[in-house]
Amino acid sequence: MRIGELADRLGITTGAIRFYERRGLLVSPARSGNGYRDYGEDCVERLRLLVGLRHLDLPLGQAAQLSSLCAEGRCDEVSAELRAAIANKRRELARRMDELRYLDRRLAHLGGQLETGEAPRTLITTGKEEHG
Amino acid sequence: MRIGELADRLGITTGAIRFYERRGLLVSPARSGNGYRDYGEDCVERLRLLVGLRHLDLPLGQAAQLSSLCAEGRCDEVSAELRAAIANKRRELARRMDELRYLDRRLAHLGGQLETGEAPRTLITTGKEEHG
DNA sequence: CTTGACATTGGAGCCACTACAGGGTTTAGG
DNA sequence: CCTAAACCCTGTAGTGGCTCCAATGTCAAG
Repeated sequence: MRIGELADRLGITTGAIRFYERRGLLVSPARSGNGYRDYGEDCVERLRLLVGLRHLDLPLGQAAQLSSLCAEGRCDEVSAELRAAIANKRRELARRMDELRYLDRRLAHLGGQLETGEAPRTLITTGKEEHG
Repeated sequence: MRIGELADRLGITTGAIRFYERRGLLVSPARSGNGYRDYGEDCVERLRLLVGLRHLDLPLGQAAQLSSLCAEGRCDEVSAELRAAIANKRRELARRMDELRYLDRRLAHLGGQLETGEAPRTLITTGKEEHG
């Protein structure tokens, strides 16, 4: 498949894919006669892992290393540093859930109206502070 | 309180706070005689909302607008655009949960080692893929 | 009166893209 | 065959949101 299709299937841009490649994080794909990049099905799964790790905000380099090793079934070679990073990200995500609950309370009426698309009416009376 | 304490209580850096201020997203705080920024208790809650919205990856400008309006109890003035943005972010977060479950499967055995903090066996190769 | 932790400013640097310029290729329709 | 749109290529510049740094000031403790 060509780069556009790959990008679509992953929900990222062609620019991002080329950027990863320039950085040497992706194996350069074959080129068809016209010079277009030509990807196989396996690239989808491999990149999906990378994309997922990036959504956890793992730094690009680490995400790429990890997804590359995993794609080759060589997870035993993943460094302690990398494994620690993941463990951290998982805890961070848990913390974010809590934070989201806090936001839920503060944005409760906004949120409700968001679902229905109605105009807001209620006032919040917390932390009233006038500037000046 | 001074900027360092405020930053600590929010889990962000003093640099971030000054950056927000330079951008005009925060009301400039009073200064004590020595020129140090001097914040009141109310700033903590107000900024906590901003920080939370940023963790949802709401663009800084929107996060600031929203938290500022909410802090003043003027949620009725929140624009439709902004409300749509939040609704989107909430859905996005739900999608990320799904993605996390996918990652869970792919990283399952890594996860096991993460808990125990076991040592890796080999060095990582430079990501060159080879099937042979 | 020095040491160290904190504060100030302005500016440079960084990460991960994103947008754009200036081109080439493919494909659908006329 | 011609054209237009939709795709692709390379390279470079720009962006958002900080982060780090230098040079300097302030203040409490020893």
